[in-house]
Amino acid sequence: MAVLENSERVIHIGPRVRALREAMDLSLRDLAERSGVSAPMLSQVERGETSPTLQIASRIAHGLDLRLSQLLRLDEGGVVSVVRAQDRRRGGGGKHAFEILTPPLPGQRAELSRHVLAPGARTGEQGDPPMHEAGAREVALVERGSLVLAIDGERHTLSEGDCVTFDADLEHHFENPTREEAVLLAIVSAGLRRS
Amino acid sequence: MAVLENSERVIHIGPRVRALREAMDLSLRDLAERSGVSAPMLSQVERGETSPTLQIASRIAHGLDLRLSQLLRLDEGGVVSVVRAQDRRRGGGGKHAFEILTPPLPGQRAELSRHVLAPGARTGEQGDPPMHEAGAREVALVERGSLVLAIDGERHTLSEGDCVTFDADLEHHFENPTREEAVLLAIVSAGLRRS
DNA sequence: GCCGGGTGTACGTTATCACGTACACCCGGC
DNA sequence: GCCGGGTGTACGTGATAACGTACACCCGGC
Repeated sequence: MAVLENSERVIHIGPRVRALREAMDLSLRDLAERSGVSAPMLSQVERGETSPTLQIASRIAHGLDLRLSQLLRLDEGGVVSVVRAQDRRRGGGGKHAFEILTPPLPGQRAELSRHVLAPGARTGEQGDPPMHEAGAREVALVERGSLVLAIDGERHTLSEGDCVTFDADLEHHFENPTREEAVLLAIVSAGLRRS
Repeated sequence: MAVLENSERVIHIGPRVRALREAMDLSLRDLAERSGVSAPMLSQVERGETSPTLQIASRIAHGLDLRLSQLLRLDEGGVVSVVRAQDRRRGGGGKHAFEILTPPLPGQRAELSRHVLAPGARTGEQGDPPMHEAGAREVALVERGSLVLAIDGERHTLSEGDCVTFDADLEHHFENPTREEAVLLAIVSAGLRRS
């Protein structure tokens, strides 16, 4: 699988901007009015003669009905990465076992993990993944059984199939108060990477 | 004349950069060396005193092991939101049924959906959710059965438990070439919406 | 107290971004 | 031929981004 490049690749959104502009059937002056960026500037950017400021680039993107991150992504190419079932990173053990399903690439936007909680078990014990950074957001799906989410002083009872969304930097853990094993899928997005 | 106010949203990657840098336990000079951007410049960017060039912003992003488009993604806070199993938004039908498990909130960072494909079925047919916007990223987990992911001219065979990550704005669909029903969990992160 | 070694920030200079104006060019009408 | 009205680009100026240096600050050692 392709590995993310770490090199200082020069960005050249110019051709992309030109293609998008022409696809929308806009002249430089049309886009200038839509974006609030002067036509000569647009021309220079399209030809790669200058590297626009984030402010300017953002205005250009908006003039093309895009967000800047979208415009940039178009030039960053795609990566397809497969993690086979047997290649999962495993952890925990005992009453709480978990597997991380997404690849350990830097810049990974969402980490998907699968947790198996024995009766009476809870997450957040020793050996579990560390608490998430500020700004992270978590989505959890109860795949089997029933669970309790304790978060920020509140307790939410979740049944099989229920899905919950919350800020992952709040103090939280899951408990399995039942006599049956419970399985939980957790998605943490905006995972910040420690060095 | 009067500048259009359609793009008056100011980019403020400063706090984000600072948070990421501190999360990686880097000093300004550390990041300066990793990114090739001078420390004083980094300081100014973090404090929002200047709007960096795309070149500079890209170098900063790379110093943080991110792509620029990832760095630019903006996030909004949120609350705890539970979607009960019986409250899911359903769609599709016939050979391909799906449910969206996450709540339809603005600022939702990751959308989780569950797809059931009958033998011979494929996603991307009429009635399916629309193609994802540029910049979206998708994580898919084969919950049951076996599938083929066709993306960008390539075909990847996925078995039960396999997990795949890719850019969701690439042309893609899933097929079920087997004689058994297959179940797929899909997570689309960074679903950006037009303003 | 006095130091190094670390942090982040203010200063002054150079490079260049971004603007407005003006230009060269290509077409259809007349 | 000569025009407008349209395109995209070169020019010169003011603004500012980006740099290197130097500063003020906080700590742990001694």
